[in-house]
Amino acid sequence: MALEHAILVSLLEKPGSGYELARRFERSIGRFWTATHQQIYRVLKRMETDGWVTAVDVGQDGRPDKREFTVSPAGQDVLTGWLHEPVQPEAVRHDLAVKVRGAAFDSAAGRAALVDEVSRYRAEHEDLLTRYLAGEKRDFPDISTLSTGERLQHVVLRGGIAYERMLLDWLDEVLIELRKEP
Amino acid sequence: MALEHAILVSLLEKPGSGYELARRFERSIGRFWTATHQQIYRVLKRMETDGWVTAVDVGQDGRPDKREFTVSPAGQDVLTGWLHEPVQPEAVRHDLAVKVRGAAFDSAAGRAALVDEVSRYRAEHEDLLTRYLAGEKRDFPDISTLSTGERLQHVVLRGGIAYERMLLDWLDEVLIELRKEP
DNA sequence: TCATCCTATGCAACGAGTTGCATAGCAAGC
DNA sequence: GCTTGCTATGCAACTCGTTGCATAGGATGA
Repeated sequence: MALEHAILVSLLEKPGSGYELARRFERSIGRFWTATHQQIYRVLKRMETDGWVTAVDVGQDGRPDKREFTVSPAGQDVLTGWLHEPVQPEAVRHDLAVKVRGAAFDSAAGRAALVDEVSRYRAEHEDLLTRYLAGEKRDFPDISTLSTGERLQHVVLRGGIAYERMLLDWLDEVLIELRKEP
Repeated sequence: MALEHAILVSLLEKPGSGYELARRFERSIGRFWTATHQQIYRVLKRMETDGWVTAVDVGQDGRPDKREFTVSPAGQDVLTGWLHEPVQPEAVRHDLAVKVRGAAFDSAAGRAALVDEVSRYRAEHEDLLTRYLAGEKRDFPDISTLSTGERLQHVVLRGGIAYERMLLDWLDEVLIELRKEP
């Protein structure tokens, strides 16, 4: 388990509230680690009692107050300890691949419906790729002037881009197969 | 949730026991849906009481008896119903990407250790790719003579192969970044 | 013969993830 | 004035996933 660690990394990059973290998980971090706001609030509470993070109340005008979290030295130690542990094999839950194999046991009409659904899914990921590329242009306009942290964030984004490109190519293959008459 | 559906697909492709299913999840299906034997036995039990699958005891010589499961018509209906639902966005839990961004907050020695760990991880996935390619050669030697089901299984395997190739290329980029002096 | 490994099934406990709901302040538009 | 929507935090209940353990027959080899 490592939602804690993903939160520590995110807070080290920039301190923030539970709500802000949830936003970051929706956007950039969610590429490689998903979490809902409930999970995040629950884990943050535990991390605070364990002394991994500290919170300060921040008043905002035009908005409700928030509790901004910062990583403590103890939290830093926890993170570096985890960094030195072996990398866990990634957990995969890929709905679509199951459905593609399942399509063999569906009617011709059902397979046609799946073609539509895969096309929709493909369009979604084409959008996502466009957004990643726009984000890359916006956040990393000049690669030669990046700090270490920025270079590492950039290479992770490049991973997301490579994944989406691979996925789109594969979905094209899938569509070809699904459209073939049995 | 859809472990049920992955099991239905696997049993439709070939009836089998809980143990055999666990083996398949370790090997081919685990590429896109992971499950342990405990999960599988628990879900199989529920599926049996719900009438989605039926079991027969099969005596084997030289081995303990097993309970072989087959998909019932009701189970077929459940599967096709699910096939026509929208594809869920895939859940990602990618440890390594978190660590790469976390490396910005580690010492130079810690980053060096991460380089070793990423190299080990890369070697594992190189092995995996080799096994996928061997499996492709073994199971799909002649693409022109495949049935619908086999063609769909093949395109899913091609997805696994494409993923591993993408991953290896990305890991090379990651190693280059991690090796740069800060 | 004894230890070890593989097939085969399963329970129990705990931790993680999901879903639905609740509250509350403020902003914007009808 | 009212609804809608966004920021911000949180509880409760439930399901799913993980880990450790237990049992039991047969195969293999030291």
